[in-house]
Amino acid sequence: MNIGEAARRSGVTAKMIRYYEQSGLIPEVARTDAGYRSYGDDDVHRLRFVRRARDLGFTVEEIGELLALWQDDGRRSAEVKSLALGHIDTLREKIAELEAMADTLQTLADGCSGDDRPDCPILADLETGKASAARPGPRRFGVTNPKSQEH
Amino acid sequence: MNIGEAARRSGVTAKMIRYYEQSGLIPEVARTDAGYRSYGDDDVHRLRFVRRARDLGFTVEEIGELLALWQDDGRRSAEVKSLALGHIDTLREKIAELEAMADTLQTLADGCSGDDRPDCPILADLETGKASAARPGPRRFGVTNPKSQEH
DNA sequence: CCTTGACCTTCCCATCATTGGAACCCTCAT
DNA sequence: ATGAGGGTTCCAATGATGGGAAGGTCAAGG
Repeated sequence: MNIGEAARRSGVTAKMIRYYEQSGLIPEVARTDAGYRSYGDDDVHRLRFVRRARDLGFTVEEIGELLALWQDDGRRSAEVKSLALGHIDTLREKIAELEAMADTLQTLADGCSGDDRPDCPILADLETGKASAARPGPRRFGVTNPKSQEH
Repeated sequence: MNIGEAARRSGVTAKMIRYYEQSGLIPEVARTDAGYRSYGDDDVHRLRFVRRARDLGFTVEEIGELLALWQDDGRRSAEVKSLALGHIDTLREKIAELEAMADTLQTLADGCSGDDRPDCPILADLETGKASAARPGPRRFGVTNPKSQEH
């Protein structure tokens, strides 16, 4: 089948399939004479695996390790588990940071009259930095999906 | 003072100060004859404001609005509050997504023996997609900071 | 047989905030 | 005058994804 069909069946966009192939996450598939990528059920199977791992927040790099373990009959489940636990830690760290931010902001907002007057503890805090506790890093944590491509 | 000193005092790297200036978040400051940017206490004050807003997870765009409100004596605190509440919503959405991922993974990991045997519910789930519920979007939510630049 | 529309290909660009580096200029103290 | 330690601009990369252009391919129908 062509890439579009594989995309439909796996829930991974054609664009992302090409990206995964290019970045070495998935193997290059055979091509037709015209140069079209040709996918089989196994490929779709693998793509669905990738898709679900992404849904669980694994990075592409981690998914590469998961794929390798998946295909290794002699794997030790301990390795899979440790990968998962490590990822859970990462998730919980991020959650804690976001919660710290949300809590701080909620407290400040609670103290804000929210009317026509200019006084506002939120701005006051930003100005003096009294309550701010969260110390995150590189921002880019946009996890929301505008049009979640369900299939 | 030069940009390095402003960076030290505000907790915003020189690199980011230039970026904020270029992207219009903060005004261009005066230059010395040699072309060096020259900062005053007010500028540092504003930079600290920006830094704290970043720490609370606001996007640069939102910070622009916050700065405008901050400098507007006739502002209505309602506007500030609504901005903050909107951001809290965004944060809570992300938290919910991450928690869904972490919970799913934790459940799967709990069922994994984590020994030398290859069988593992984590891989089984990725393969069949039974339990996966979280449906995130564009990944990039790296919120952790390797070397958090405290000042 | 030729057109049309739906598909495929590669390539480049944008996102968001941030970091890194190269190549170069300035200033001050030794 | 030389060197250390600033500063300047510009360009590139990060990670995962979307958007689009320019062009080739395929099947169906006129």
